[in-house]
Amino acid sequence: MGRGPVQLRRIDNKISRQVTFSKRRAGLLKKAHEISVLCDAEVALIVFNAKGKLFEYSTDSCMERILERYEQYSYAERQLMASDPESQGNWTLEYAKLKSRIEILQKNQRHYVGQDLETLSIKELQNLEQQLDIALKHIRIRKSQLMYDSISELQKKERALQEQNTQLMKKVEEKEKELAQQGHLQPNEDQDSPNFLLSQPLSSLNIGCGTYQEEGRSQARTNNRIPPWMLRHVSEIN
Amino acid sequence: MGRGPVQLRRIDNKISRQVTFSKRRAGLLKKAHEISVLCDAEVALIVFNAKGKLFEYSTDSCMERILERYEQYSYAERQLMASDPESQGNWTLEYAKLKSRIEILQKNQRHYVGQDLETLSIKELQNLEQQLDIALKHIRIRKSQLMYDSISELQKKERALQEQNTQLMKKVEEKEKELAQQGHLQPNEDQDSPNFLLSQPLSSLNIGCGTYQEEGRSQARTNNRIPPWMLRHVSEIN
DNA sequence: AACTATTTATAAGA
DNA sequence: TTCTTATAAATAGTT
Repeated sequence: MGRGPVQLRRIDNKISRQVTFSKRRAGLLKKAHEISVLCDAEVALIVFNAKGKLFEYSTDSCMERILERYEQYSYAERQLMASDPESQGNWTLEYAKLKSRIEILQKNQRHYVGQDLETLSIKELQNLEQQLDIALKHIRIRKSQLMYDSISELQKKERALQEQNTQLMKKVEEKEKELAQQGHLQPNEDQDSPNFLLSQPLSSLNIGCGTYQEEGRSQARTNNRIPPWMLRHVSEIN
Repeated sequence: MGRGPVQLRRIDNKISRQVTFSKRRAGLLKKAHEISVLCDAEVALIVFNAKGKLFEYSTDSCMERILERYEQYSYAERQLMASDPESQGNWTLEYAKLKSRIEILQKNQRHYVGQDLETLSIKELQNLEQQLDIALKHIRIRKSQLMYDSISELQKKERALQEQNTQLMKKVEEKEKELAQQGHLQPNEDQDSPNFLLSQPLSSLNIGCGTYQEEGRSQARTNNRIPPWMLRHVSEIN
C-alpha cells in the first residue's frame, strides 16, 4: 500500500517508524471496529507503542468484559499454571494475577448488577442492558418458582378442604339417617338453628373426621389474603 | 476494498458475514503483526466471532504478559502493587490501594443501583432507562397478571370451601343436638357408616346450605391440577 | 497534515 | 473453503 511493497522488518528510521505507527494504528483500529460491526464479532485490541504508550480498541468499549471472556476461554490452561506454585518467586506474580482476576470478576459482577455506569458509553450501556436482561431472567425464574410453591400450597389446602367437606357431608347424611330411623314423629328441619357459628381450622391442614369436633370452635382462620409477594406484583402491574 | 464501498453495518446475510469475517480476521491479524514488527509495538488482539469462537494474536505470543501490562496501565494502584509486593513496608501501601479500590467498587455499586449517574451522558441514561424498562414490562406484567388471576381463583375456591365446611359443621352439630334430645337410650357412634362416599362439587362455587344435598352425589371434582400457564413456567425453570 | 502513486485488502462471484 | 478479479482502501513516500 504505498510507493513500495512492505518489508516486514522494523523500520529503522525513527521518524518514519513513528509516522507509520500512527497511520497503521489508525488503520488497525478502524479495521478492528469494522470487523466488529460487520461480522458481529467481539474485538479487543491493545497496542503499546515503542515508548510504552497505550492505545486500545474494544467492541462497545467494554474491554474488561472481553478480557474476562478471554480469561474464561483459556481458563483450563490458567488453572494449571495457578495451581502450580512451584517457585517462591512466582508467588508475587501469582498473587498479582489472582488479584487482577478477582478485580475483573468484581467489576463484571458490578456490571451485572447494573453498577459502574459512570464510565459507560451508550454502547456499553446497551451491552449492560443485555446482561441485565439475563440477570432478570434468572430472577424471574426464581420468582416463578416461589409463585409455583405458593399456588401448590393453595391447591393442597383446597384439596384438604374438599376432603373435609366430604367427610362432613357423610356425617350429615348419617345423622339424618339416624334421625329418620329413631323418631319420624318429629320432623326436623334441615335449616340451621343459629346456635353455633363454627369456623373450620385449616392452617394445620388436618383432614378427616375426629379432629374438627375438638377444634371446631377455634377461631383460627386460614389466611385468605393475597400473599406478600403477590402484593409486590400487583403494584408492579400498575 | 472490493466490488463496492463498505457500509459500516452488520452484514445481514449469514454466509457473507461469515466469509467476510474470515477474510477480515486474517487481514486484521496480519496488520496487527505488521505494526508490531514494523513499528516495534506490542500488540494484543482478541477476537470472538459471533459464535463465540476465539481468535487471537499477540506480539511474541505472550498474551498474558500484554494483558497484565494492560491491567497495570489501567490501574495505577496495581502498578504500584506489582512493582514491589514483597517487602513489609508494602502492607500499608497495599492497604491504601485496597481501600481506594474499595472506594471505586462502592462507587460502581452505586451505579448498579442507579445512583451516581451524573457522569452519564443523556444518551447513556436513555439507553439504560430503556433497557431496565422494556426488559421487564411486557412479559413479566403479563405473567404476573395471569398468576394473579389464577391465585385469586384459588383463593375464591378456598373461601367457598371453607364456608361450605362451616355450614356442614353447623349441620352436624344440629343433628347431634337433635339426636341427643330425642333418644339418649341408644348411644350413636360418631364414626362413619360407610354407606356414602360423597364428593363436593365446587366448580360452580356454590356455597351455603340447601345445594349440596341435591348435588352431593355428583362426581364433578374441582380441578386440582397445575394450571397450564404454570406448566410453561416450570419448563422454563429447567 | 495533505497528497498521490501504489500496494493491499477484500466483496462478490465461481 | 479457496481462487479470481474488479475495486475500494490503506498507506509509503513525498510535499
